[in-house]
Amino acid sequence: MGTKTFTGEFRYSIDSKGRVNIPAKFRKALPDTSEDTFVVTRGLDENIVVYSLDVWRQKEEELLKLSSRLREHRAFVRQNTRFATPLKFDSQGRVAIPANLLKHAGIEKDVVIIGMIDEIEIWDPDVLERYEETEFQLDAEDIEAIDNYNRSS
Amino acid sequence: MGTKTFTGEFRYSIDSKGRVNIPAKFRKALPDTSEDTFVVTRGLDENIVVYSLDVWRQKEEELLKLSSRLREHRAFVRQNTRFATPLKFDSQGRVAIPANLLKHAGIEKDVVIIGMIDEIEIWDPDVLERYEETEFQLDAEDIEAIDNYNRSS
DNA sequence: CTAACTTATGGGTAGTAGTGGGTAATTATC
DNA sequence: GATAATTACCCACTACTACCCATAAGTTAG
Repeated sequence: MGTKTFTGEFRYSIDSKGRVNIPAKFRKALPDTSEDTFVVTRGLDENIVVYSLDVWRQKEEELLKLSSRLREHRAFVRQNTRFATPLKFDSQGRVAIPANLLKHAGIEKDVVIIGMIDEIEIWDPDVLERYEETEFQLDAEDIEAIDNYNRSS
Repeated sequence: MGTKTFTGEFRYSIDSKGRVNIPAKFRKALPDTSEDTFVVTRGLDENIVVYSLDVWRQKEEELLKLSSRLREHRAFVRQNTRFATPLKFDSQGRVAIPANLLKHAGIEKDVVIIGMIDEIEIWDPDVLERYEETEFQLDAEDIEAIDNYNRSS
């Protein structure tokens, strides 16, 4: 069957009860082991990042390997787990995103949902547009660096 | 027997339901592992680019190697997946191309489909003609540069 | 030359996706 | 412990998409 990865862009809006639809395509790409559950958290950009429960479990394992005795490690773990919330979608495929995450992403009503292969991003349309004009611009040098990074792994 | 590459040019039009025919020749060139599926996305020019599912999967693997902690890497992944949509052709060999891609390529009704060896381009006839008159012109210097590029790999 | 097949195109219809809202259950507040 | 607020679960409507069947034109084979 189709791909098990997240691709493409979708536009929805949050309803009066604070629910957002997850694209049917993304729901179908969820493995059974994720039990209809996504984990949402703060993105490093001004957005919300969503993982399948499976991918999140992997991330947890990585974090467990760190030392709780090192201050930097504790800070890193804290940063990554603090805002992480597992959300099961309802029978219509919607989730209720915590208010603090919406605020962090500057989301009021409309959202743009972007598939990023193994994770998903949720943006406010205006914020996204602003980023497009600035942060997203990659010059030839950036592309080359990415190329090299890939080759060396 | 036939090659497994995409070559040649075809002209079709989009029907009232937004469907475009994929040339039978291209469908036959799809390996079984692609499961009757093409992946369409934005081209760097004002056009639509189409990959076989197999080629797209390779691209996804490259993208997965990148680090989600680096801003440039995220931007690169976003750029590449945002508009990518897998499309399975129906029993008549047609696909429904997302509206945002049609808009990006300036396509309203008629299309020109061009085989590019391992990928396919879809153009609006008028846009293509405009490009031919300007962007596509190669002088002797360009050809020489291409020659050298090839020799060095 | 005709028949069988393939290709391109048109359209009907059932099921699904997205959206809205009602109500019961759970949690929080006083 | 009673009441308010929030969340979870359910049902309903509309538009659209996926899937199916049909036809005409073009191609190949006998």
